[in-house]
Amino acid sequence: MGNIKAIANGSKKDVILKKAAALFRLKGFKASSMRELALTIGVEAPSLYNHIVSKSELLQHICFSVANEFTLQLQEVELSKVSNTKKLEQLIRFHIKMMVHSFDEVYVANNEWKYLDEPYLSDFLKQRRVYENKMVQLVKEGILKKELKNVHPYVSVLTILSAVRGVEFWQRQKKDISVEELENNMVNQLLTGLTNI
Amino acid sequence: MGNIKAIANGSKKDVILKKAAALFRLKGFKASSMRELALTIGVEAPSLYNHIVSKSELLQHICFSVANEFTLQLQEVELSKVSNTKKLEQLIRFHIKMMVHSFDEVYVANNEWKYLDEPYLSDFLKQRRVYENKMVQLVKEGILKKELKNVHPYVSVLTILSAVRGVEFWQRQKKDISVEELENNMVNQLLTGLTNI
DNA sequence: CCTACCGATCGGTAGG
DNA sequence: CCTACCGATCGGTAGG
Repeated sequence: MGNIKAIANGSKKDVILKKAAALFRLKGFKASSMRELALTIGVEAPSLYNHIVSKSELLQHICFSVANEFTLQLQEVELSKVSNTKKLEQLIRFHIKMMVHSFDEVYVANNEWKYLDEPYLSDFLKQRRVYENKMVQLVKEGILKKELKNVHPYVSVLTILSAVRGVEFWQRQKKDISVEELENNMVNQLLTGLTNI
Repeated sequence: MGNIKAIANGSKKDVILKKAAALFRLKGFKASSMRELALTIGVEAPSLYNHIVSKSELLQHICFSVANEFTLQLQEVELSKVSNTKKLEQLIRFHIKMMVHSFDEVYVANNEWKYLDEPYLSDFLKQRRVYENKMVQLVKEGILKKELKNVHPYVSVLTILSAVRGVEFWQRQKKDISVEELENNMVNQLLTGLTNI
């Protein structure tokens, strides 16, 4: 009983966070009102503030929980004993899985971060820059090892990170293809290209 | 004199549209106020309405002028007598050029279209769907002609269209690489891949 | 958890 | 082009 209550108390904020991510994704942060959010949860707007501090707090929580998941995964990949090509493949697959399984949250982190207040905005951008730089390093090493072509590392990382965001559109439309097949196709195009040489 | 006045009159709305695109890109449509837009132009907010009908009209104008440019270019590419691979390459290069030379407008069309009112919203989405479908057709034909690998055409188009949006980030950061080099790198990765086989 | 309510800001209009 | 202003809506608080 005590346990259940504890879980229930703990999960009320989680419910708000989940619904907030869905609403922010659908309408955008600025166009989402707390009254509308309250409506989807089934309470009046002021009642939300028994569980949360502010609308901004919701955005902060969503953005940083996503950023932290990506950062953690990158650290894990960096430590694994595989080729740099394989590391990039693992990252691509992880990005796609995240887009599929935490669509609302990842979308919000990707598209609504600019509405973060300081100092969160700067922290978020810094964390993203570190992430990009580490990926650039993976590409640079891959080039040195002759695994990868002599590409511009930053442009290559940009291309990969943008391409995986395409899953945003797939999410909303076609489901005639499995996540596995989606991953394989995207990995193949990004790593080995589209043409028959 | 008459001419100059006519041009000045005609271009006042153009100035508003240009400043609106920049503001909407920076802050997002919903977070951009007409008072702020007026400030960047040097008039009071109500004065804007001597030149425009509404805030929505600005968004409509930006989104559809971008959409129409892309649609026109696609029609031109479809008619050209080159391989399907070359057609895709031309489209990729065009997308990148548009991102570079009309950054604010393309960004707004890509990210703020959801705030269009009906029936413009439906029209815009339909135009985008037609565009995607025609690109899918180019990929399908390329596969039949054995130019392209046996990929999932829709995923491939998704990957291309998302990847070129990566120029959004390049725009804001690094300028240590020319547009030409950026195009070449992106075209190469998308068409021939990143790895040495 | 609710009702009642606040100051701020919004897009846009009236009238000159 | 301006000043003055309107009704609607916002995030959030007070108080119970």
